[in-house]
Amino acid sequence: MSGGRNRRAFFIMDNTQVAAALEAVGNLLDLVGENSFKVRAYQTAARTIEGLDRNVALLIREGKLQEVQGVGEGLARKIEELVATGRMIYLEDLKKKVPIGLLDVMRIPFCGPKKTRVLWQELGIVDLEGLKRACAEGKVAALKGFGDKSQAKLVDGMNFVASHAGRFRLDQVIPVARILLDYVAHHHDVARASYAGSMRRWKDTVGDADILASSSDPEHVIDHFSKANGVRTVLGMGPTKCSVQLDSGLQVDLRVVKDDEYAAALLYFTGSKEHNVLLRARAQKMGLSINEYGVLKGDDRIKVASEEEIYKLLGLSYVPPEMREARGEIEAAEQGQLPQLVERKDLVGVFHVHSTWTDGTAAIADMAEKTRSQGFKYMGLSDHSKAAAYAGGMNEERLSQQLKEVDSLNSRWTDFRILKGLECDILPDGNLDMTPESLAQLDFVIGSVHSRFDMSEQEMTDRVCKSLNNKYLHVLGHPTGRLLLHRDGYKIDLERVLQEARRCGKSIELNANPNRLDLDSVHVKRARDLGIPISVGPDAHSTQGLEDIEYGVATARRGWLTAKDVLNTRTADDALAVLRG
DNA sequence: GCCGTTTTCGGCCCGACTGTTTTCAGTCG
Repeated sequence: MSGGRNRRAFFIMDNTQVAAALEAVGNLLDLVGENSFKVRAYQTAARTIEGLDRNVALLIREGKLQEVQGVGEGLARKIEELVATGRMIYLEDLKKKVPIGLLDVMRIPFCGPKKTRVLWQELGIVDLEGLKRACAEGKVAALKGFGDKSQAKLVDGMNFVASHAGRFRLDQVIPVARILLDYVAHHHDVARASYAGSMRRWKDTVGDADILASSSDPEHVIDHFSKANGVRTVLGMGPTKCSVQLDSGLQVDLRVVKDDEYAAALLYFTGSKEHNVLLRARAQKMGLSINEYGVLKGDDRIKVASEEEIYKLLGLSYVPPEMREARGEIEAAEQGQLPQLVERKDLVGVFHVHSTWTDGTAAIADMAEKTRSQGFKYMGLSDHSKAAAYAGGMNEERLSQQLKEVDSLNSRWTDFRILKGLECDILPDGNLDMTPESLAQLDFVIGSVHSRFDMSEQEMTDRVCKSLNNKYLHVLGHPTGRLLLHRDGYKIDLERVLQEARRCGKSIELNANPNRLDLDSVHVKRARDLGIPISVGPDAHSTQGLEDIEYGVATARRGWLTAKDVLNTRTADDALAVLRG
């Protein structure tokens, strides 16, 4: 029982949840028109805490909470209250004053706190439903400060939000699912347990989380699961299946089967549906049939202990879950041509790391130590250039100062190295945001688009292609600019960009930040087919952010990448040699 | 609300763009 208590404690004190509460306070304060610096204090603290690699509860116990940058007396008191009691009275009072549905309204692109406030106070709008109605009646366009275009933008924004409703990013799902899987797997009646569904395939966003377990006593296991910590509602519960909704709104489904059904069930529930359809068609041709309970030959059940055995029965080599998308993996498996997918342990170093010199929350030294502790041999530091003013981008002078710090840090280690880099803005005209002299002193340059997202496809593609011809640019960063569930990428002809990258001998980034996962796996595979080296980079803004690399590795695997396709499986010298062509 | 001191309160990241205005507020990155 004490194990359960610990788990509960851990669940409540999760840094993500503390951050979410602070973020909510910040947004609600923004809506009531509080001092914007106070608002920012909550928001930056939320961001910092989310990025900590130590648990807040632990920091409290050690009396070190106020050592966290941006957490003073006031915030510390509120955080301690939240961790100790699971509640923050200040937040609950705010929620009484401000309709909570307005936070959804504020998530619409181009609808910030000021506009939301006007909608609320002038039209009495308290949620998305009300806003939808007011737009339909033309009431929003008539408001002072709004107009036809503003109203149309809001409608577009609402449609975007609605089309992604009920979906979650991997980082919103995996950490929670890990705890739940652990909880289920350690039940004494459970023989085997695993993730299933799109989460097991590491799809970039998922609708729900699926867990499969085998047991001789399913009802016991299901009862245990329904009582897991963090469960808000039990949506459905039967003898073999239980669906629950967590406090975050995420739905988690548990299926429990007999152990001799486990392999077929795991295959079935992992999907994708399209992959399974192909498998079943293949089975049929071989006189077999596959369903979620097993493999049948006529009326006889064939004993299968693992997914591997099922693939073998079908004359296929084992297809890793990340590849099960009906993108040619069956044919490849038939011919024994499946790639040996890259793994986390193949990575030797990482490119694309930020620090407090711009918009990161940790010092270069801390980021480096963390990177080193993860077993990497080098860290490609790449803070922002000056055009990224919102991020505190560096001009040439500050960059030079930063490089001096890197030099002095590098004398610390013999087995580790910080590479000097920059995430340099690709300006609207396709030029880079720093002088050639400044760029020339760097080991590598990532070029990224951070402005003028509204260009036509032709203009944006020209812009990026021009930058690829710049000899100082080595890696194209987050090539589409998408933010998952928040914003589509800018319009760009990726095929032309990839062709140009190949022609210029440039590398493409697979940005591992779970908000981005940019490029997506389809284009990652295309880049690989073109022979373009791919840098799997964490785009880390905190020490915690360095762990996002696993999302990138998963996406790389979804894009069929082997170790040799990935730039940072090479030693620092070899990787830099590739970048220099 | 935090921070850094000039120990008691003032400053806190900013430039571009958009749609609305008729000189600018709001949003974004």
